[in-house]
Amino acid sequence: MDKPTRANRITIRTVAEDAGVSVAAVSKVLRNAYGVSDALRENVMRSIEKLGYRPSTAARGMRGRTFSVGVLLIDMENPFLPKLVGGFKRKMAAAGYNTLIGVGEARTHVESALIESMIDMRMDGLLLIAPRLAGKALDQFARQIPVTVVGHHEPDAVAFDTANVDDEKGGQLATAALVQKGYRDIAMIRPTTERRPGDVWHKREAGYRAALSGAGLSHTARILDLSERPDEMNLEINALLERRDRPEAIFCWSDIHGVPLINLARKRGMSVPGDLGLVSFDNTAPAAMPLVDLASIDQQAEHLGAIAAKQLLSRIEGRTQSHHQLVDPVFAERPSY
DNA sequence: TTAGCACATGCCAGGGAAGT
DNA sequence: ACTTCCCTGGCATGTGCTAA
Repeated sequence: MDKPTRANRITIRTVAEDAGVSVAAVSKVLRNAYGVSDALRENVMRSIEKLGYRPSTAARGMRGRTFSVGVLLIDMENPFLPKLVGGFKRKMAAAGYNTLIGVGEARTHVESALIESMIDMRMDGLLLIAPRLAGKALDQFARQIPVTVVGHHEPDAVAFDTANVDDEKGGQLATAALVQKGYRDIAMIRPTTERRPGDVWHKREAGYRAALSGAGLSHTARILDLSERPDEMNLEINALLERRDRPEAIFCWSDIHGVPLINLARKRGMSVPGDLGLVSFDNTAPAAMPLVDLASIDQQAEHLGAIAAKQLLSRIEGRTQSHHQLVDPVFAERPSY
């Protein structure tokens, strides 16, 4: 195959010449625009196929639209992500947009660089999933490109939109279920990452505390921190399970910790729920596996992704008022508590 | 009314010309 | 020699126009 040079590059003009029509006619076919006969459409499509023509994203960008959007993931570990991205992608594809994915590697500078390069590529919008960047930094980017954020609460943000599960309600739901089962000594596990105001576990903790308070158990509230690094995490979980003051039940902020916790407990010969009641968050695929069978709060990830797409599309269409939407969590009932 | 055409437009990179 | 300024090429799109 020839290297694409100026002389042999297939452009809209090449297609027009091949089909024997004007450049504008080809453009209309490409955009499904009004005023094209079936015969002309077929004629143009034949040439497009024959020549293997692809519209230039760069040139489209010049006119204001590239019909591509970027998704920024924090990392590739979280099993909650595929459904979310899937829901988003499907909705965007239906609207004629391509979705390209970048991974932030859980580092701020990598994340910023990715966002910048997505802006440079003249993408039409960005979906940021649980970004490490927050507040002013996000505002700065959102002034340059439409942005929707998922997995990060910032209800006062004006420049961008957010879509989240109601994490507080989720925390409340999980904790209330434990209370209802008769547990009184209920601890919450949260991650030992740096504390940022919009973090989801923050809201989940508020829900946990609200449920305890509603049951008159505020004084029993206990927060346990676990590392997110696998090697450290396992050591810390084992230490927790050996504690003499081990809680009767645990509300775990995420399956990231919930699944290893239930596994390690059973590996030690403990019965869950006999020796320890456990309700987790995210309802990811591992939690639903038969030998894990972990009760978990479902974020309705796919639905959340579709909502985020809808928000982004309307931003791209010019909406300037911000939307901050919360989705109701659903309790995925399983016998782990 | 409809189909199709011509042409201006958008923005950036690269190159030439002019200025320091 | 270097900087600044201006012009042009690159490509797809959308408006306004014409012919049937």
